Amino acid sequence: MSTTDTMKISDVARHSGVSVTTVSRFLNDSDKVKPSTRSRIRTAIETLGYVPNGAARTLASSRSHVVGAIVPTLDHALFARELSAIEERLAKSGYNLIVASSNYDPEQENALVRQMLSRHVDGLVLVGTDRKRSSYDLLAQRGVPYVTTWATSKEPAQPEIGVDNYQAAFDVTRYLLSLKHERFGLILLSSEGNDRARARLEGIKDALESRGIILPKDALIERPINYLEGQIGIRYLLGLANPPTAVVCGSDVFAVGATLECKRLGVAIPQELSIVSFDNAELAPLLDPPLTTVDLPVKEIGVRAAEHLLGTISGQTMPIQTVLGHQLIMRGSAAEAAR
Amino acid sequence: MSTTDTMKISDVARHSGVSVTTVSRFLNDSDKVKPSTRSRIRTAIETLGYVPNGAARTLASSRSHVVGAIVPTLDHALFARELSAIEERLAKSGYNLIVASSNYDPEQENALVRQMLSRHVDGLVLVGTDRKRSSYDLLAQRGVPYVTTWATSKEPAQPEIGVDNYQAAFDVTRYLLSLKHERFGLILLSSEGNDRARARLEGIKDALESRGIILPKDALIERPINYLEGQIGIRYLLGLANPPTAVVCGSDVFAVGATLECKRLGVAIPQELSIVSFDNAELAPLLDPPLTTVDLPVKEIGVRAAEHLLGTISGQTMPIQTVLGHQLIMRGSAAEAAR
DNA sequence: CCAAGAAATGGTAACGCTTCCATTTTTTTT
DNA sequence: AAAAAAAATGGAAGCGTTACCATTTCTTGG
Repeated sequence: MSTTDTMKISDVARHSGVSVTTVSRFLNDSDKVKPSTRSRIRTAIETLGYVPNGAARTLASSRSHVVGAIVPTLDHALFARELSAIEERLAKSGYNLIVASSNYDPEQENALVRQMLSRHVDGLVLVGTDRKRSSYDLLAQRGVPYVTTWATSKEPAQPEIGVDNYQAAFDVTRYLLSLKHERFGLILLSSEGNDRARARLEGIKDALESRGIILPKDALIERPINYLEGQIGIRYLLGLANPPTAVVCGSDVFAVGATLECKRLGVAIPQELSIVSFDNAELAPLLDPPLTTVDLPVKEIGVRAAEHLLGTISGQTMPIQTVLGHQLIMRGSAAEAAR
Repeated sequence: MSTTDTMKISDVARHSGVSVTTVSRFLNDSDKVKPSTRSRIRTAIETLGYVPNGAARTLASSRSHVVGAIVPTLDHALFARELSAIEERLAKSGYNLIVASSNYDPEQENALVRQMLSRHVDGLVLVGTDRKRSSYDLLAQRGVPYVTTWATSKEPAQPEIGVDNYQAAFDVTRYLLSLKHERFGLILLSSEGNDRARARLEGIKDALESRGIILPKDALIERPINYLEGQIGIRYLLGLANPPTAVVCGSDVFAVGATLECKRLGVAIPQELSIVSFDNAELAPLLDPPLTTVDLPVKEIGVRAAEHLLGTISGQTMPIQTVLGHQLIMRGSAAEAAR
């Protein structure tokens, strides 16, 4: 791998017989230079194989055209899809995305925020609102635009783009209640440091209480998110002295594991057990029975987050909160409670 | 969002009574400065809230501590997991990852390569070896270290880290052959511009031919990768005049869709139909029957790719090719052909 | 054809850091 | 305690752009 001497803007300038300034102008806002010179510069760039030096541009202009995203994990399809949407939208506007995962650790996230700032990102996408005060302080101090995604609060303290997790959970639980269920089981993500999970738990509990149902301690399990945990979880719930007739999963991932396990166990869904969850993953409609789940606009959250940042960067005033709609997709996994 | 005047290295220098040079030294290789001054500087940085300017560092040192990755899509769990592994490994060494997706378009990929170069990435991870000549040229001309992942060729022209797709496909097909299958169906990814898919198709065909079996034209379908296509694909194959008794899927994604559909159709796996595939996704063992599939070391590919780059960056000579092992995981979805 | 205004272009300090080389301070050796 | 060697530190020139302000060139109306 031999390094050819890298071309700089002055080379292009010389080669096309104009000043450095003009080339720079061409690079940034080409229609400020006369068409004839424009094409001369273009030719020079082509023949020299010139590629602008991003670092120098960033240093001089203090804009990097890079947006950062810090997610809890890259392994969860949910965040991968969100990032995908962000990246795609960003690319359309000539921005790049730099990603990092915090492994659900606020300390690590804080370090990453600092790192992103040092990289001079023009904007930052975060997940949820639960984080160290100092992370917010850093951001505010540097005046870097940022958005939090997924969670939405009653009184947003910073830009939020997400869904009403509480309401979604409330809704789906009411639905189950309307199906005459009385004994519930929950397989959720750990609510510690996870505002989305917490909001959902609240929503479920409140819905239950509205009918005077108190969730038994042992009917709530909080686990890391993967298929296996859904499987293990359902087995545990089914083994309870007084097993639930309806299970709410915090994610389709759990629900898939649970559904497959029920099939194996010979537990009929929805006749003997109703299962509902959140996400509306690609797999949801393909299950047998197809999964009743709350559709969450993953992609749209990503796109909106990107656009919020892009807007803010370009000086527009963007709304402090965007609550996107969720929708209960009734398929076959929930039915009237067996008597 | 108010921007506080951002601290620079000279502020830290002044505040701690040393020269700019010493602070820089501290930042880059702290044990070249005396412990006592070291702590003075540390204090200054803390109290001032100093965060180094990455662009300036990059410009001055021509090293960005950023690695780029260009994948066909971010939506496929496979690449998401690969990126996750890359990011994680990179983070350990203080590097960040900038990601972009080419949407399987060589043109777009070329533009992204150029973009990455302009961002002065210290290394680049690519997927597969099929790409525009000019993309390779750009890379070579700039002398930026890069690795291609997944594919491996007989005579690698550039660093490759991947698996032997041909052999893996050959193996799994032989396995099916040993089970006395004679009528095959394939649900693969489009092999155009996808060397992995192409190698697998070759492997399968060669294995079949070794037994004198020629794959009927209509038994091969190439589709974009998602669950639904697996479902549609299997329905199509089953509807053939002379339906296959064994189906090889290019990815567990197809296999999952196919398996679920068979269940729905009442086609017994593996009694009436054997299904095998590639990936060994998390879901594979949970299916009913559990999926027989070729385990591919996704995470390791990511880690190795990161380490290859890290090594090259630090001046080490790294192997031009790393072929990681695949392994046929025999579970329940393949059995002797029905007679 | 000239003046005035608009459009294009140029010169050159920053931007905040690293790096080369020089200098000072500390430690080790004799 | 002096000399030599090693360790620590400092000064200042870049790194490749952009952005400010100045200058030149082109248009256009009178």
